[in-house]
Amino acid sequence: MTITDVAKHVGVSVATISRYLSGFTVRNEEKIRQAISELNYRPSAAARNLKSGRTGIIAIVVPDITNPFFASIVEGAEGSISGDRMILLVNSGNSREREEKALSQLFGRVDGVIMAPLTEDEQGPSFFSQFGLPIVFVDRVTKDGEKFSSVLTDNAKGAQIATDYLINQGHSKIAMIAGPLTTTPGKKRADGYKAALKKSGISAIPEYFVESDFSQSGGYAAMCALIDGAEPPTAVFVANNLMTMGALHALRDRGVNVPSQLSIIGFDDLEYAELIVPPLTVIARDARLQGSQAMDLMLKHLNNGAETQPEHSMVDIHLVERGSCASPRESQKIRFNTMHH
Amino acid sequence: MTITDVAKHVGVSVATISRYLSGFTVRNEEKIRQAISELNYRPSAAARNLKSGRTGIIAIVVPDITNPFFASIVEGAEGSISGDRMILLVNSGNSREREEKALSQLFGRVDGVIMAPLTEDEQGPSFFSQFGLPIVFVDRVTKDGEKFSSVLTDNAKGAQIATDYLINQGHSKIAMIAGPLTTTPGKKRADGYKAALKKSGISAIPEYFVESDFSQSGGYAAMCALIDGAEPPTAVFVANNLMTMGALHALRDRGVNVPSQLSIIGFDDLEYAELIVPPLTVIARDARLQGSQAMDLMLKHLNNGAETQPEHSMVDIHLVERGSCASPRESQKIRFNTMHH
DNA sequence: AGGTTATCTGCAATCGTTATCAGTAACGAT
DNA sequence: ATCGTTACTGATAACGATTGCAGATAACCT
Repeated sequence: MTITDVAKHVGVSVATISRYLSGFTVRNEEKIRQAISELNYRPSAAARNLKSGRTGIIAIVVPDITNPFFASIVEGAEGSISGDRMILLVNSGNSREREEKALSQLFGRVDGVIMAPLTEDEQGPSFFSQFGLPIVFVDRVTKDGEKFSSVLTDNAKGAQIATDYLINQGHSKIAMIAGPLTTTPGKKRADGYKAALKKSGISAIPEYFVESDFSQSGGYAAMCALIDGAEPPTAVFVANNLMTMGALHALRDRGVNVPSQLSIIGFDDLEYAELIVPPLTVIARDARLQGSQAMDLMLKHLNNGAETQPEHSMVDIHLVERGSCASPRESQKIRFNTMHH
Repeated sequence: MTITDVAKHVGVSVATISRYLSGFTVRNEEKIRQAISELNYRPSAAARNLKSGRTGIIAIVVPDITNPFFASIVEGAEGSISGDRMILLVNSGNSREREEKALSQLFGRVDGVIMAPLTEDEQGPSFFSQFGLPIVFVDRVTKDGEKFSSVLTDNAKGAQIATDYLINQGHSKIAMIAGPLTTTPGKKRADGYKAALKKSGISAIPEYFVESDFSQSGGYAAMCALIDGAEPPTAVFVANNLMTMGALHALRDRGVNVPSQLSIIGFDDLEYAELIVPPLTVIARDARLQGSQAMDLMLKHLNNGAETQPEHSMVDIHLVERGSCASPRESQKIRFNTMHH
């Protein structure tokens, strides 16, 4: 079932079949069509790739596909993919080792890479650009990120909005459960939190700043540490959706009431944020849009060739006010550990 | 930067370089290593594919990657993938058209296909087996599914457990929000529900059976229809996680209290099921396990060749009892529509 | 019919790698 | 010194498609 078989079957040369397949007008069109369906012929993608140097495949590298945020990014990218291109998903599972191994295998299999790198200090991207593979960053960048196209959000601004919101409600004991400071969002959101405190003249207490790992279990542990501290905070800003979920689990297990005893605001919305009680207040942005913009940028690079200038896009970020924050009250002075069940 | 360049640079034949790359001992090992890193040489995946006929890529086709259930399946499959193979994700977005188009492009790009087909009556699978591509079904099968390996759950049993649970609590006005009956899970779960009712001598009322589409908005609409009916049910079994979420939104918007006014039980667990109030009771199974088993089966097929017999695996399904179900009470007789806000 | 274009066709080279096969060098044993 | 064995090497033919080139066929015009 190769092009040669079809050619023999019809009685023409392979070149003619090839030309028919690429849309040129040929004499025995009807006979060729018949032969193809009769022999169940499918052109070999491998041979085409070798000849053309293009694969029609775009890789998307994400840290964790079970995080709805990244799933939405993938969905958004899928949505604005063009023509007959496909997506190769690489899920590093938050493992640097797996990410690197996968990246090294990508070369030659894909035409471009859309990625949310695990940390800022990796050489993967320059590795690719060395070989002329276009890269687009989503959500996160590496330290040489300016040289490549990217679709980001203003993480620092989002964190400031969140922190200001808590401050305006009268809080001063405001803690943060941060992500890894080696990642773009981890770092910037921490910066935004600190900047907001400073601007309002609130001194940052080290005990109120817990660096965690963007995972649900990490958020759980971090929240436990905070409420077990000598002087628990009255409000907590959590730096991502998974940690927020973990933190909420911790509060539930410890019997801490939200928002009367503790206010909580998350980063990145969740489909079910309205269903939990009280409905969760968050800083949100459109993940799907980020994905589709990243894909658009990638297609631009692919179509315009290697000379295309890198573009940097920002998607809007805003507060979604629901019910998980309230002004601090006397009742919060009750020590949390008296409420353990 | 081809193997020929490296050969020239070292002063040996391409065959030697190729042998070095495949792990044979060669004389100028050190010089070759140097040349490779100096020239930044990477073997061309395309050429290798063409020569070997294998791509090292396994496709996973799912209806909706933003559904946490499918995201977990992908994660599970990723986890037990072997060696240097990679995953090509196809997200059909519940569109039959996109699924078919993607499938037709898969041939020649991948060594095998793990898929959760959109509907039971499609010819995609036989299409592949025609070309000798191994297939493994996850979660769903097509009508000729017995001929291919699969990893499923006993959907009917799960639905029966759910329905029996409601019956045992004293309910008799038990509604179901079902998925599309053209899908495996949609059909089987509906069957299980009906079988359970019959076994207990409860006659199935058409108004209590709403066929929907496995989406959140579908669940919302279906629940609205149920509670707006002449005689609303006292308990509802919802056939999947997304519809359950939609149904809960509807109940919240209408001010219907769970479980005092209405009991609800879902199919497939949600990470946040414990966080909503009351915590959601569900029928659950291990999605990650389903994914990893599917990948294991695929690898078996890939390693043992085309003669491998299809295997059918079932993963356990069970009730996770939380707080969203209770026995019916008098208060439920209050007409729901008096409670609109 | 003859001449001139306009279309279409087949040959063969090419993409980068691996497999085959014949061949050479090194070495110890006789 | 010869032979046999082992260990490596190089030339070359695939894998299946695309494409430039030159030649063949058809179409058109006078």
